[in-house]
Parts: sequence; C-alpha cells; structure tokens
Amino acid sequence: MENPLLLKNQICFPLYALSREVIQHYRPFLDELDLTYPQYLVLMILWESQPQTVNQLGEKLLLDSGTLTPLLKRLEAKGLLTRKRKAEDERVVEISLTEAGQAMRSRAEEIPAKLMDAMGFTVEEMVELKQIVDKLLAKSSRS
Amino acid sequence: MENPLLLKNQICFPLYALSREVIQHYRPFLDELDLTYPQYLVLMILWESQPQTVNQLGEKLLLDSGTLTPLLKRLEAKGLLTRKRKAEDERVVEISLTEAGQAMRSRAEEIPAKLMDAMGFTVEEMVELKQIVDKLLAKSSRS
DNA sequence: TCAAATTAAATTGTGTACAATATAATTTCA
DNA sequence: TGAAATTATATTGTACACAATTTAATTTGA
Repeated sequence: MENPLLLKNQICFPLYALSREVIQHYRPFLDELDLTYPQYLVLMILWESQPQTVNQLGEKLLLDSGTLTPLLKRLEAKGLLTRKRKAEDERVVEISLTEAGQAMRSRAEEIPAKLMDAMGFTVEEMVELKQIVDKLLAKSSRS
Repeated sequence: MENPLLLKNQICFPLYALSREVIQHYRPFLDELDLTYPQYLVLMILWESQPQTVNQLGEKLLLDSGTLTPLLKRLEAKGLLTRKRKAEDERVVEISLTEAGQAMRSRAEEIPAKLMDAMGFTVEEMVELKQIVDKLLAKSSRS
C-alpha cells in the first residue's frame, strides 16, 4: 500500500461500502415483510430465544437504547412484539414476540438462500469473508 | 452452517457490525478534526483529485445526492469546500477544496497509522480482509 | 437506613442512508 | 424546432446510529 490516504488503499471504506451493498441486496426480500435490516436482526434474535431485554439485544447487535428504543416501538406498532417492564425490576424492559412476530419466522426462513443467489457470491467467498470478519469483530468488539 | 437463520450464522451481520466498529475506532481521531467518517471520505477523494462533481463523489462512495447534498453543505458551512454550478452545464455542481480544506490534509495523514494501532489488527489480517472485501465489492457494486 | 452511586431505558439532537419525488437544465429526435 | 426524454442535483420523509443527557428504579456502603 503506497499512500495510505488514497481511498482505494483504505481498509475501512470497502468494508463500509460492502456492508451497505449487502444490506441493499436484502432490501427487496425484506420489503415483502415490511421490515428494515436492523428490524430483521432484532426478530432473528427473538426467534432464537425469547424474551430478551433491551440491554441483551443491544449487546448482541452492538446497538444502544438510542437506536433500539424507537426501532422496538416501531416493531411494537406493527404488532410483531411486545415491550413490558419486569415486575421484579421496573428498569428492565422485556421484549417478546407476538403471534404475528412468531409467524413471520417461516417467511423469513427463505431469505438467506435467496440472498446468496441474489449476490452471486460463491460459498467459498462467503466462508472466507465470514472467517476473517468474525475474527476481527471478536478482536474489536466493544467490551 | 447449520441453521442459516441464527444471527451467528449470518454473513451480513458481522460485516455490518465490523464496519460500525471500525468507524468507531476512527471517531476519536476524526473528532479532533471535527469530521464525521463520511465527511472524511469526501475530503480524501478531493485531496486526491479536484474538483469533483456531486455525481463523481456519489459513484466513488456509492452514495446518492440525498446523502451527499446535505453532507456537502455541512462541509461548505465549515469552510472546507465550495459548491459551484458549472457555467457550461448548470445542472452540474462542482466541489472544490478551500485553503482550509487543503490544509486539513496534513493533519489527516496521520490517521491511518493511528487507526491500525488503535484497532490492534495485524497487517496480515488487514490485507486478508481487504482482499476478500475488495473482491466481493467489485462483484456486487451497483453498476 | 438512607444518601450516593449505579443501572436500564428513554429522550434529545446531529448526521447519515436511501427511496421517492421534484425541479431545472440539457439532449434527442420526430 | 420544439415537445418528450434524459440527466444532475435538491428536497421530502422515514429510519437508523450514536453521543450526551435525563429519568426512574435499584443497589451499595458509611
């Protein structure tokens, strides 16, 4: 790398651009479900395990309440989840799926395969990308 | 990958999270220059070659006028660049650096090295990440 | 035990992203 | 040549991101 200040020599720019590109490829599939990409991520966590506190969602997604609170309110307004303060600790808000939120899972199940197809990446490329990104994310993640 | 709908098995999530993580690491250095990360990217392009039309910036950064116009107005308000319609074609806005915008280059020159340090990634990891990301970005980028 | 510290969410404010639309200038072509 | 199509940018509206602050509940420790 000659001049580190040239855009083409930066590491971060292609990462930032590729992240947006991949999210773009999700869009047509998520539009069918009337979801944004971050909303889809929240639902994926809840499909896996329920309920989750706002804090737990934030830790898994590396997002804070400033991002999550309005996002969760929008999902609540769509009837996909409920927000309920815990009786034992009124500071904590627990997020649970509604029937509609649960039901959306089967429709979402097809997305990963469709996405692979749409992006035209090979399995090998995907695996290579995931390995290095996971490794660096583990190194870098905010404790 | 067992169940593609689990967050940990997604390719896109770690990419999205790592992109935000790396930008977080830039923040303290960019704060000193009173710049955001996308503003820094615009300046980098202009340091390399000047002037650039809004369209050219958008092609290089994969951003549209809805993002760039207000961003460029903020950089103009800070006195770092000028926005001027071309006489030959009044539709086109040309972006040029001011003295202050040019002068910021030397202060920005130190950032890439500082960032490498701050993130604690090895050169080999960076190179590996950059290779696969560049390859996939080239495949995927919006024509 | 009760004031201070801590914690969890929510709120506020700024700055992207991006779809959709609008506006104005330039090109095209019947 | 002049109406229709195209192009470049701007605007509008929605939804993140995230820093900083606020609020309310809980925990801690002198």
